[in-house]
Parts: sequence; C-alpha cells; structure tokens
Amino acid sequence: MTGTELKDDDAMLTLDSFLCFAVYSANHALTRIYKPLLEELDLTYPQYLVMVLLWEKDDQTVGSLGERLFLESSTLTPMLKRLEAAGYIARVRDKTDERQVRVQLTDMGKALRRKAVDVPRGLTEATKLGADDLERLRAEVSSLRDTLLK
Amino acid sequence: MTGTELKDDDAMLTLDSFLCFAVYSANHALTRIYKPLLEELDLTYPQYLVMVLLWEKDDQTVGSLGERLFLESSTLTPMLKRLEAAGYIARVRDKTDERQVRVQLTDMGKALRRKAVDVPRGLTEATKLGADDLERLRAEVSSLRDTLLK
DNA sequence: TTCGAATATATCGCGCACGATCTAATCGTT
DNA sequence: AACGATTAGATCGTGCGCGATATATTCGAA
Repeated sequence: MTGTELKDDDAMLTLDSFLCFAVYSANHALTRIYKPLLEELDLTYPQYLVMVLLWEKDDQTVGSLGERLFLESSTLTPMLKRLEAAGYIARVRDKTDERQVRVQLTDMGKALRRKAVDVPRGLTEATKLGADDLERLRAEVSSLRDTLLK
Repeated sequence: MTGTELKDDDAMLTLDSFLCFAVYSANHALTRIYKPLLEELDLTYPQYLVMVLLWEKDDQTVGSLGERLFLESSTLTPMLKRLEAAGYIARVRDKTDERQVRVQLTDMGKALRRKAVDVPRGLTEATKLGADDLERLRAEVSSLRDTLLK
C-alpha cells in the first residue's frame, strides 16, 4: 500500500498532497526564472505583466488592468507609480470622467517591447515542455483558476 | 487561422498565452479560497503550510522547513515569530548546535490539527475536480516546479 | 589551538498583495 | 438643481518574499 492510496482526512493533511502547494511553489519557481530575464528590462514580474497588457492594448484604466490581472487598486496604484517613475508609462486623469486614470505607454515603454519579445522563449525553454504539453497545462491551470473564482 | 496558431514571438507576448500568468493567477485564486477556511484557525496560508509540515513531523529546524517550502530564513523567521506569538509553536535553540533553532508544536498547536483536517476537503470541493484529475494536475505542476528549480 | 571558512539564523530595505477606509467624481431620483 | 448612492482610485496597516548583509556558532586545517 503506497501513500497515495491513503485517502482519509488524516492522510490528506500532508504537504505533498496539496494541489495548492504545488501551485504556490511552482509560482515561486517561475518568479525565480523570470527574475534574471527581467532584470535587463528593469522590471519586476508583476510589472512585466502590466506592460504585456499595455503592449496588447494601450491606454487602459487602472480598473481594467486590475480586472485582467485579478489585482486591486491598492496593489496597482503603487506599482503603476513605480512604472511611471521608471519612465515606461504615464498616468493621466480621464478628461470626460475624472474618477478614472488612464495608463499610457511612453515612447520608452513602447520601445521596451522589442527587448521583451525574447522573454517568453527563455521561459518556455526552462520548462523543458513541448508546445502542446505547455499549452495543455496552461489551459488546465487557467480553467482551475476560473472555477475557483466563480 | 486562430490565435493559438500564431507561434511567432509577437503572438507569444500576450497575457493569455503565459503559463506563468495562469499559475500566478491560480495561486491568487487558491489563496482566496483558503482565506475563509483558515480564518477560523487564525492562520494565514503560508503559516498553514508551516503547521502542516510540523503536524507531519514535529521539532524541525528553520532550515529544514525552508527547504521543504522553498523559503529563505528572511521569510521564515518573522513568520515563525508570529506563529510563536499566536501560541502555536515554540522556537528553541538547539543545545548541541546553538546555530540552529528547533521549531516545536505547543499543545495548542497540536490541538489545532483536529480543526485543520477539514480544510483540504473544502478546497478539493472548490476545484470541482475528481480525485484523479486533481492528483494528475498536482503531479504535473509539481514536476514543472522541479524542472524549473533544477 | 587558533584562526579563517563555512553554516544557521536574523535583520534590513524594498516590492507585491489584500482588506478597510478615504476622497473625489459621477449618476439617479426626486 | 440637489442630494444620496455608486464608482474609481488612493491610502494605510499588515503579512509575505527576496537579496544583501550581519551575527553567532561550529568546523577544519595549519
């Protein structure tokens, strides 16, 4: 009888049995892989995700970025200020609705994209997974997230 | 031609194509699911992981906990102090090697385990996955982590 | 045995991340 | 027009999480 056959409550209370721990530690591992790749761009990993969204579509509100990233304004506001200080974005109050802040790429921010296109390849290589396996895993994990948030 | 068939560098630079973002956001989602379950235990999610390790095996050093959790002493020391303040653990210098700190469950910490056995079931239900799918996904994500850390 | 290297933990500064709360702007109803 | 309710961001306090560094202990080689 192996450990994985023990399915009562007590046996489930072991670290290795936790999907959550797998995801938690995989996230740390990914962050560590990204760090050296992003240092050349002078971006942290969450900052990079914001930039990716802006390269997809420029001139977005704080709220719409937060909705895509599942982040609150209390997280985004300070982070966006750092990106602004770095010169990659501008934060501009919307003239027709002054409650909103529009986040816009600067020329420097737009130019950064050329350096950033190499980053995903570096990560893909580190996973040692084929494109199909990688995409399947991505879809499963995304689907898990969506189920949990529902 | 669908989006997923675009495999050149530019097309890879979209948020939805990132395995890393899937893991990052799934981790956030899991943390949110855990929060209400753990509030009754007066534990945060990382604190809960430490307690799980100690319930598996009491009297571990800071270093061995960190090795299992992939965390540094700079993260663990303050966290363990909070667990000590909460009354769940004791931090004791090892008499034979004073460099080491042994982390031990208090009676309160041991008693907490009885409440904690219900937590994994709550999470499993939230995933809406069968035991087999869940275990397969856990194994795949763990394996990804191990590949990345190698 | 003594002194330099290695080891274990702690401390510090910074950047996420969240919940609670605040402020300012806009919307809706009267 | 006016005012209560809603909305969008910002601020604050707390807790991870890391890299760099500090301190104390132990180990090892001369």
